[in-house]
Formats: sequence, C-alpha cells, structure tokens
Amino acid sequence: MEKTPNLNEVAKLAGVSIMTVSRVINNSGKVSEKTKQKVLDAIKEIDYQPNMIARSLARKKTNILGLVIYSEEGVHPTFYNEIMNGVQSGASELGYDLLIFAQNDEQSYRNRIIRSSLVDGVIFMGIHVNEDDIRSVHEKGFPYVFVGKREVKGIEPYYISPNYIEGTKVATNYLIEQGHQKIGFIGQSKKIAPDYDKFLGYKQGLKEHGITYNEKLVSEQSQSQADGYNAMKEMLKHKPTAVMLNNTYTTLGAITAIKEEGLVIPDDISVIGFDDNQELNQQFNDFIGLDLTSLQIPKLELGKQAAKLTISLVEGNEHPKANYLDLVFLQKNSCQKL
Amino acid sequence: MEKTPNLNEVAKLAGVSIMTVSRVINNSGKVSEKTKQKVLDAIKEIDYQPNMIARSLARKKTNILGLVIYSEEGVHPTFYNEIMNGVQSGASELGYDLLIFAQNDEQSYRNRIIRSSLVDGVIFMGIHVNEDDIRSVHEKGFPYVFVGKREVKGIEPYYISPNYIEGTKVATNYLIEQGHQKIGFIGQSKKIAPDYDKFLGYKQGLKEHGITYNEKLVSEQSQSQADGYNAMKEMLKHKPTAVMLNNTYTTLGAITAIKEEGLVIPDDISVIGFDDNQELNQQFNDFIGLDLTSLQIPKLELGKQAAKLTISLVEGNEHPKANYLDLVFLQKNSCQKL
DNA sequence: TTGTATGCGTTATCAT
DNA sequence: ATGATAACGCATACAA
Repeated sequence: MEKTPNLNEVAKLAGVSIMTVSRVINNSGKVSEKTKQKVLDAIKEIDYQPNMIARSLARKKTNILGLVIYSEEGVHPTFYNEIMNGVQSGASELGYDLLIFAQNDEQSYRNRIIRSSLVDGVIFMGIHVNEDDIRSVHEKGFPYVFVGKREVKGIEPYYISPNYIEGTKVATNYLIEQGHQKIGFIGQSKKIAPDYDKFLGYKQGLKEHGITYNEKLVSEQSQSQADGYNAMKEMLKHKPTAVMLNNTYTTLGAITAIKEEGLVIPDDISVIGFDDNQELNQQFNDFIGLDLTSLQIPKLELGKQAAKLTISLVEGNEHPKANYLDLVFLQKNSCQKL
Repeated sequence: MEKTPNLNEVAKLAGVSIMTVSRVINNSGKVSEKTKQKVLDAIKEIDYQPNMIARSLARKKTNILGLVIYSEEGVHPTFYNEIMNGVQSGASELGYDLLIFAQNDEQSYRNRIIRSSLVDGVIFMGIHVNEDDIRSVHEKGFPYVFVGKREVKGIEPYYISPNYIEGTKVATNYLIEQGHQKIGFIGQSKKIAPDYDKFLGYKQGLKEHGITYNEKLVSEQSQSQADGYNAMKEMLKHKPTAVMLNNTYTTLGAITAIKEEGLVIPDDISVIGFDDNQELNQQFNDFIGLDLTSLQIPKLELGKQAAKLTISLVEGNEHPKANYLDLVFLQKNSCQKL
C-alpha cells in the first residue's frame, strides 16, 4: 500500500498553503479563480482525496449514521434488510455513510454508539431491542430514530412507523364501498403490536360505516400458513364475502382453504392480503395465478425516511416524536364488487 | 449533546498522565496494579469511551471494512442481503465494523474507498460491478475480496465463491449411487457463470460414472417459473428418473409440470433443487408439501469468510487469489432409490 | 513504571 | 485573498 497524498503535498505542488487547498476543497472562504485552478490541477495530478478520518476529528462530525439491528442468531429477516437498504439509500442521498451494528447476543451498544464519536446519529431496528440503549441515547440527547412504533418506559422515544391503523381502515372502506358487509379479518393478535393496529383499522372502518362488529368473522391466529388455513376454514362457515389477511403466510393458508372449499377468488370471496415480503408475494402470485390486492409497507421509503429524519435531528432540527408513513394500497384483481 | 470525556479528563481524575490511561485502555506496557485500578475507576466514573476517530487517525487504521454492493435501482436481492449479514457477523467477530457503500447509479467508488482512509479493506458484491474499481483497488495493493468467482481483464482478482462445480457433482453422484441413470438438468446457461458451473459439475458427475451425456435431458432455460415449467414439460417426454434444478423459481415451475403429468415425487421422479433463497424455499416446501433435497449456498458463512479473508489481507497475510466454499447438500425426501 | 513531546491530516481562528 | 498556528483526541517514540 502506497502512502495516500495529503493536503501538504497538494499545497507544495500548487505552491500555496494548505489552508488555500482546504478552502478550495470545501468551497469555503474566498479564493481567486487563478489559484483555485492551480490547486484543482494539483489535486487531480496526484489523485488527492480528503482523509475522512482527519476531517471527522477536526470537525467533530463523521457524517456516518449507525444502524443497530437487534436480531436473533445473526439472521435478519428479509423485512429488515429491505428497510436497511432504504436507510442506506436515504443516508447516501444526504451525504452520509452507514455503519452496521448487529450481533446475535443482546449486547448493549450504547457506549460504542454515543461515546466513541464514530457515528453522528443512530437508527434502531428490531423486535428485541435493548430498551436501556434507547433510553440512554435518548437521555444523552444523542440523535436517534426508531423504526416501528415503540413504547419505552419513562421516555417518549422518536420513531417512524408504518401507519397500520390508517392502512387497514382504507382497505376496509374500500371493501365496504364495493358493497361488502360481511368482512372477515384474520390475524388479530394482541401480542404483536402491528397486527393489533391492523385490527383496529379494520374495526374503525366498519364503525365509520355503521357495520356492527362480528367476532365470528375475526380470528386471532396470525403466524403461519397453518394458522391462516385453520382460521379460514372456520370462518367460511359464517359466509364472509370478503376477508383481510395480516401477512403473506396466513394469506397462503387461507387461500388454500378457500380453494379446498371450491370457492373462487374473487367471484365467491374477495381477498386483501398484507404483504410483508414483496419477493415472496410476487412468487406466490405467480404460483397461485392470482394478483392479490394488498396493503404494502413501503419498506424502502420507510428506511429512507428514518435516515432523513435522523440526519435532520443530527443537524439540530426539531421534530415530533411520533412519525408515520402511509401504507400503499395496491388494487389488483382479488376483489369483486358485490 | 454533552461533550464526551477524553483521555485528559480521565487522567486528571485518576491523578496520572494520559499515557498511563492509554496504556491501561490498550493493555500495553507496564502499569502497576494500583494505578491501573485508579484509572479503571476514573474511566467508569465518567463513563469514558475511547474516541475511535482519534484512535484511527493516530493508528492510521480504522478497523472498518467497506462493503460495496452494486445493485440496480437501489434494491438488493435477498441473496445479497444474507451474505451481507454474514460479512457483518464475520467482521464483528474480529473486531471490525462494517460500512455499506451502495447506490443505484454505477458510480465509481474507488477514490472514496482507497484514498479517503475510511476503511481498511473492502468487499465487493454484485453482478454489475464496476471493473475499473476492482482493477484500481487491486493495483494499489488495497486489501479487497470479491464475493463470487470473477474474471477481470488484466488482473487476477481475489475472490471467494461457492464451489458450484463440486456441489452439483456431489449431488449428481448421489443420484447415480441411488441407481439413477437418466438424470435431467434444467438451467444450463452460458450467460450466467454460476449456472454454467452447476452444469459442469453435473456433467463431471456423469462422466466419472461413465454415463453418456444426453442433451435431451438438459435445458438451457433457467430464469423463471415459466422456464422451469416449459423445460420440464419437454424433458418429461424423454422419461428422466431424476432431475436437478438450478434455482428456486425453475424448481417451482418444474414441480408444477411434474404434478400436471400425474407423476409423484419422489416415487416417479427424484428432484434435487438449488436453493438461492432459504425463506422462499421454506415457504414453498410448506406449500407444496414436499421437503426438497437440495444444494444450499451457505450464504452467511460465505459472507463471514469474505470478511475474514479481507481482514487477514488487511493484516498483511498472504492468501491465494481464488478461494472456494463448499455447498451444503441437504438430503430431504424428494429423492428415491431406484 | 510513568511522563513528555511529537505527529496523524484536517479545520477553525486569527492574522496579514 | 492568503497564510501561520492552534486545536481535535489519541498513539508512538523517547525520556526519566
């Protein structure tokens, strides 16, 4: 490895002081057009690139964001990866790099994050978060944003979350406007916050149209294909004309059950899915031969917004603690007007 | 944001010089047990954490690895994300952080990477790589590793790749040992290097057992479910007793075709899949009700090895240019002894 | 065993 | 418009 050139060498070559070179690089202060050219030429000649580390030390700012992913066994679900891509992209757009913190153990990151001066701000992501980390970061006034709605005892944390309630309400309204009254909902889980919010939106939609809530048309089972299959089997006894599902897996199971009963989508029953995984969903659509109408989480955008919000906080701006991003309602052909 | 403490403040509090503190932190040089305790106490008291930026500048080493992902439209296929997780994990194990470079345009990274002194080494990943970047990094002697076999004109690059040839050879041998002679292969593509390697392994397996290659049992179509479906339909006319597939999508299509013909897996035909996406595959297995025997790319491990190899190069060790990682042959129940 | 001086490459401050 | 000098926080070399 050859030594990388520094300001001194550029200055010497251009016949000016390092400060002039620095000014040219940063477009700051006044530099005459003539010397500016000399400097630019010198920079090009020796292929000079500013040393980010030295710059960071002097500026006390690294232009690096940290992304902390709390995951199990070192494997991050696809879901997080897509958001991560968005974070990277959003950070990049504003001239920030992204540093990944992730480990299988539940180690605390707070010291490395806040004290080491390596990152200017941090984004938290994952279910099994170390809440002490967030609390600590929060109390130190260190810029951070959490992806996903979050309650942390004792503080009111910054977060950006998909607006599940609003999303399912929109979808429910859509079904109702298509003439549906007996609308099923699979995946009402009190344990999983997003799933419960989806349920709330569904309920609100019904309420706004004066449709009485029928608990026979709601199932708590929410995780696997088997859950969706069983829930749908049971629910079909009560003849819903439409059904909303909480994720890709339950959707698959439910569709299997519907087909087994000899029903056709959307002729006999309308279906709205909830797509947590676009690639998976795409492939299933191909396989099932069905273009599912669904609510989509704009994961890339979610990540981007998280990055931009964090950067805005880094730069000293004020923001509300709770931030929401609309879901995308994708109307395909699994719903029918009654 | 409160000011973070530095060596000076620890030293003052402990009543020693900053050098003693530095020695305690780095476990270098001789420090008496007594002063060591004083220093440790002081560190704990003010919650001191070394400033990584200052350390990096002084050491001329950041302990940060860069990961460059060349992708399209800012979206990285799941495949890369899993490898990325491995890279992060591997780097972390050896005390390195990971910085992500990724953008939708085909921008060159070489200057930022090599010259800015931000990262000690770099890992490249993706199809549409900017070859000039690699060449430049290579020629400067900057530590790097490419994930996936790579040919770059003019140089012999460092890479670590799944051993596709060996993998499919093992799988082919397995089928032959189970008594199969008419073994089909779907996905021989000259355009996609890994797919062609898979084909080569298949061919070698046949050759080792003196089975003549029958091109009626080989299909070039290799990308989509439709490809797999069509290829299988055609191939079934020649009555293979077993078939190997090149990826999850063609597998799905092929299985559909097999079922349509009224054949049962594994009773009528044995199937070996190639799993590029574990989550997808898992879900399909559930759906199809079939535990597919398949070749798996150990993506997490691939990423880890890439990180460790890069770090080893950073630390001045010698390594061969070409490095291979064995595929995992997962024997489930889609194959039958003849 | 401990401390002092110097440098890492840049930016900020204050001169000129 | 340009330059000299002092930070930035730590590590290395050299003293004591």
